[in-house]
Amino acid sequence: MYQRWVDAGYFTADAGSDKPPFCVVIPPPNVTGSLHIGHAFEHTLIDILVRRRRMQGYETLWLPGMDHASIAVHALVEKALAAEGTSRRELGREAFVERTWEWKAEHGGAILAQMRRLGDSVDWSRERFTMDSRSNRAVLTRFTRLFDEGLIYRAERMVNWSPEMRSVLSDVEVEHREVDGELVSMRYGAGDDAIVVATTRVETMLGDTAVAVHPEDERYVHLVGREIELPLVGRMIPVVADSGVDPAFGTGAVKVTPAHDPNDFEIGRRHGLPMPTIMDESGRITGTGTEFDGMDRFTARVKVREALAAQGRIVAERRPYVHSVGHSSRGTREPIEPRLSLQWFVKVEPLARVAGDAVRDGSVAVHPKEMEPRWFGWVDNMHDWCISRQLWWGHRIPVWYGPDGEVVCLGPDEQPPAGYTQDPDVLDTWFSSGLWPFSTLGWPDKTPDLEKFYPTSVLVTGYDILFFWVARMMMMGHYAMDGERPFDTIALHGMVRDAHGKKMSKSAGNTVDPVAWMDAYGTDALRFALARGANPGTDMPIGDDAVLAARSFGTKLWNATRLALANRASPALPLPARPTDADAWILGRLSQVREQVDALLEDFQFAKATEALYHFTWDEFCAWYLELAKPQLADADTAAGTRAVLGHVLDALLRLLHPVMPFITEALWQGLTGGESVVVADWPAEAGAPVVTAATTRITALQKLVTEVRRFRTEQRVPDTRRVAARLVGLDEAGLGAHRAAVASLVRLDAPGDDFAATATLEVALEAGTVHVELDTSGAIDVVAERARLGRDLAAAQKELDQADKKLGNPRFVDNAPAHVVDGIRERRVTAVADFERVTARLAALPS
RNA sequence: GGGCGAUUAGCUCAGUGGGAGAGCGCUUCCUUGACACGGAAGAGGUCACAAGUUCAAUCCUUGUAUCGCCCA
Repeated sequence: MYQRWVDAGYFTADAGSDKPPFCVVIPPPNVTGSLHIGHAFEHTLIDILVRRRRMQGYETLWLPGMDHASIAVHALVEKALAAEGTSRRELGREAFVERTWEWKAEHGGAILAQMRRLGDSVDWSRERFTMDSRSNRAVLTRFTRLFDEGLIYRAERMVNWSPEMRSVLSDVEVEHREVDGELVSMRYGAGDDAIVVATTRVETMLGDTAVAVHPEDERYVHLVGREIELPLVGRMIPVVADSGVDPAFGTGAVKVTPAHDPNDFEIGRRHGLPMPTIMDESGRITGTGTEFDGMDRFTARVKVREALAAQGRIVAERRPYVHSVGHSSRGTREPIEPRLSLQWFVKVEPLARVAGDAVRDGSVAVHPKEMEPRWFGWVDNMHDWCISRQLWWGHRIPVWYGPDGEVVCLGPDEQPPAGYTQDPDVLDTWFSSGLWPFSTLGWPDKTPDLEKFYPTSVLVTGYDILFFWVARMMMMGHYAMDGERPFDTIALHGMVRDAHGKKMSKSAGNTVDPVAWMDAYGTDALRFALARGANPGTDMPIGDDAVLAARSFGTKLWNATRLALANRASPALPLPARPTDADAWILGRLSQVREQVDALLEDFQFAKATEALYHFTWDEFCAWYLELAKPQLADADTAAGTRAVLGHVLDALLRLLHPVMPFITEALWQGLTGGESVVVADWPAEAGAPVVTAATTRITALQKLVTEVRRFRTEQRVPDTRRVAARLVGLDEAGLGAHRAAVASLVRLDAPGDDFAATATLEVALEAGTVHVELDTSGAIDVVAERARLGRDLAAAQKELDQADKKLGNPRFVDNAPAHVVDGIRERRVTAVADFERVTARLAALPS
């Protein structure tokens, strides 16, 4: 079915079309990835938006593609190389990159097939990759302009270093986690000059160039300006006064390692301290001239502590000492090392300001609005963005160095002068994904796609990716496209959680496989379950009971359509000139639900829209209309009209459900209508069917009557299957004269015969009158059960009465509350009194 | 430590200044001619706690407790 949609070209966008555009670019999944539940969730939401717009007549483009995921791929390929006993450095740059392309061709993009399975209506003819040649053109163009305008610079800064990758990471790629470490207090200097400092990274003491204290700390005032001896190394280091030191923390004195700690770096700068680097790029101690050189940082941590202990310099040790440590969130998960390093940066301030202003002035909407503070909090306090990576898989930095220190930045199609060498680093993956909304449409060239589809319509993504990706696109988009926003709306969804609302993680073992769910319950069930839980911006718990329930819904829809088809229902038939109450009611409800669903989907309220369709389908269409339709179909006067109404409602319903459950609706819709495909059917528009209030009132009364009779039957233990002779008195007066057959059908009542003898009567108070249902249950009724039933009714009436009396007895309520509220309570009181009296009379009439 | 959010039925979550809702689960009954992935009828909640505003608070304000997320 999916392939037929693709072959028919339903998903292929036409840039030359004069229809209004609707464009979504996919949040490109990593080329290394396969479909996880988060993708399934996100893709379901996007596909709902896209399919609806397509049906609404928009020229719709959902552009697919993947991200080259620089670090993740490195981690994978390097692991494979390690297994072969080699490494990327042994292989060399060119061979490594070649090898990686091979890996991509062979193993990359597993997710693409799974996207087909999920039914994603993407335009495969426009599939892109963040490292394809056109992306590269965009990257070079963008980089060059930023460079020329001074927004890209190279500087030695304190960066987040990943020793395993031997590369820098940006701030957002570091996640802080609480770990059990140690806090070691040690004494520097001797005698009166002794000073105690504490650290969780003892090995860094080898790079200390000062001890800092607060300027007003009386304990250390005499030491400021003096020099003390750094143990093990034997260097003399100054004691400096710095107001950044918290005198209340620890001993009030801190060791200063300017090249390996962000705070210490600042102190070092303020005091002009030397900044020796004591760790190489793989995290080994180097250049200290001590026995520790060559040791791994973690080994050195132990050895240095032992050496200090041997000298009696360890004053205290706390272990475990829980503190927060930055870890790589990319590939390797190891602790990152702050390190002074020469890197390329983007000066984000002017770009971030525009990104913030775009939301502030409303040109880009953040949905849900509650997420805005999160956005502002980030873009208004953004640090410069470190974009260089000491990796090989990625877009290489287009900066060339001349033999005499010249630096040139080259755009696409430009050649470096002879003898120049290119910067070895590649760009952060997010640099190219930041260009995604327009590089995919052909930028920097002025293409028809760009003309037609930019700015894109909606960006659907998780709130967790706001800073990584959305912020980059906003900065790059406004900048590259001369101030034009990359998209109109940012629609944020939450994270998929397990059935108990817990975060999914491999270590917790509570992850779920969407593919397994598709196998077990079907794609539509998975999509329906995901959509049904999708409240804007909030996390969504899901377990297999939810998917199971969704499958049941699909089965229900299937069976309902089967019933309709068996009765030759068709939307091609003309609607009846004189619809029955049931016809008018269901058409009116359809019209209301359609309007509601439309409004909800415009507002990205997937859960509520899906829920509305679920309840309309199950609790109204199936539970009531289909049952009411059965006697109508059996009646020659109403049969034709009923077939038409059934056909119309089902046709509209299937179209409304199609974006959520594309496959089952396609099968059913084609069967019902004989149409080409629901994919390209018109989205249900405002139906002509007016809401007929009188019909609705009568159907509501009918439902109440039926429910009351069923309740009585249940309490009296009359099996549903058993037909009971009954006389309905007062049906005409209650406005239900036309529904005698319907009531009889719904509660399995037979017309009273000659030997009819009522053994029980129940009264059902309806808006227009009270119906007396006289039943021949062939025997004495269960008085105890009946008394209990009436007793509950009485209690309910009593409670209602008490509440009303309490309010109405309060003059301040009567005087101050709005008239309609007071009137409402008065009406409720009248009803309660009537109910109370009626039930009391019934109770009194029961045999004892 | 800072910021944001949450606390409603057994579980997971909607919701509203004036009669407490859904799905799943649970109880009882029913294989009836769309459907047992079904039908019918039910049980179940002092809407975290405490003060305040209001004629009226689950909803607004403040505080407390607990939990979660983001940032440092």
